[in-house]
Amino acid sequence: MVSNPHTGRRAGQSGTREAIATAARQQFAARGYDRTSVRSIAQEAGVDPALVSHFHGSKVDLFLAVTELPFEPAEVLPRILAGDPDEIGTRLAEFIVEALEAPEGRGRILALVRAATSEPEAARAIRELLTAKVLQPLAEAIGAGDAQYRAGLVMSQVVGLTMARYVVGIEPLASRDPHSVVRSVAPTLQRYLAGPL
Amino acid sequence: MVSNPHTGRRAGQSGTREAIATAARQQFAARGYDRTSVRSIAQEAGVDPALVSHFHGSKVDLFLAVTELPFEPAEVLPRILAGDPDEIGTRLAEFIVEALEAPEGRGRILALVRAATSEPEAARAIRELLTAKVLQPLAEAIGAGDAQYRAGLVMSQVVGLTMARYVVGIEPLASRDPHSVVRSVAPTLQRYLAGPL
DNA sequence: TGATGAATTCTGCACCCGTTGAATAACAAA
DNA sequence: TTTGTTATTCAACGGGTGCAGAATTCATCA
Repeated sequence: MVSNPHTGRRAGQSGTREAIATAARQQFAARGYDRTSVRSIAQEAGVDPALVSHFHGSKVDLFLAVTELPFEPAEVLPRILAGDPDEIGTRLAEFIVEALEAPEGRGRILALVRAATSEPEAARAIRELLTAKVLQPLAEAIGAGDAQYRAGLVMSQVVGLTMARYVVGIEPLASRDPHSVVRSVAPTLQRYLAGPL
Repeated sequence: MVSNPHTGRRAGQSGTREAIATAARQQFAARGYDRTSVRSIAQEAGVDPALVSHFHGSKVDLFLAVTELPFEPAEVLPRILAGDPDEIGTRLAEFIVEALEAPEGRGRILALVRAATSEPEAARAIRELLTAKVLQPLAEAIGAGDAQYRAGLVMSQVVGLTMARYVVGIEPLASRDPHSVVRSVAPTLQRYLAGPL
């Protein structure tokens, strides 16, 4: 005799853990940390809210587990840094804008930006992630004494572009074709990386 | 006979309305829109939460009423635009960095940035405020055909600097002296305003 | 003086939040 | 087969949220 047909473990593999992570990524990116609730993540994953805690611990834990850069710096950076040194800014700008145009990349970046402005612990985690995986290697590649400072300036323009074009949606910057945005921003990055300050 | 000594109107002028507005500005800037509660605003103003609705309507209404630019564009822009055209970038950078270094200006700007990333209605309001009061005049002063686009690029670097230096706190950008930050950023603004794109 | 309106507090409603604990069912290992 | 581990649901707790309504007191003006 089955007393309750709803509770209890399902047969077979369910992939619930990943479903929760995917829904979490989606919602953190779309709404930001505060406006994403554990309950709504569970709903999108088609799952009971208690499973979120069960698999991923607290909400902050889940966020940190799910927060990743939209690319693998160790793969990408060498490709950008190699080749004509005068074109590094262009290659960097191209890569960034491409990443922002692809829905998945944009989502991840927006999640980072949104979280950094609301949840202090997230801001700390993001700062450390960026410093270790992007700014530090970038600075080493530049080699100059003030390389870390330069890397920070680069980051400031990248973040600002993200905000202005994709979050606030300032026109006509928001609807300009990607290529002309690259051309506009590339010299800035080039100067921050290798030009006079 | 007084039945309840706490309720009822106080004698004299209380300045409650302004106290609420001030506390709201403070908290929206420090914690962002979502993490600021009507109740905490009331507490900081030393006042009952119901007075917030009473004077300023809903929470969004209050935010919009309290949200202002940290300067008067009509006053400031002419001062920046006048003089040597090759130094506009420097004057603009100086003004921005100065505004960000002063606690009150920084607070207001942070409030704008934080709200823009969390509350969509605020993002819309901010976009319109910026467009009407800053970007439009700036574009007219530039005069070129793509002036609005140029103004957007300027805004992107300004916002990015705010995020990187004051919100996320990327080092050593965050602790560099204001003057050297001005020197680093000025050429970027200058090119966005008047240089080749 | 009397009447109207504004300022103030209290109470409470309806809802959402993150998290926990117990109960149940399937799987894995013995 | 028994035993323990894991996946799952349900129910609930304690707390926070924005906001509306009633009651009370002061101010203002006829």
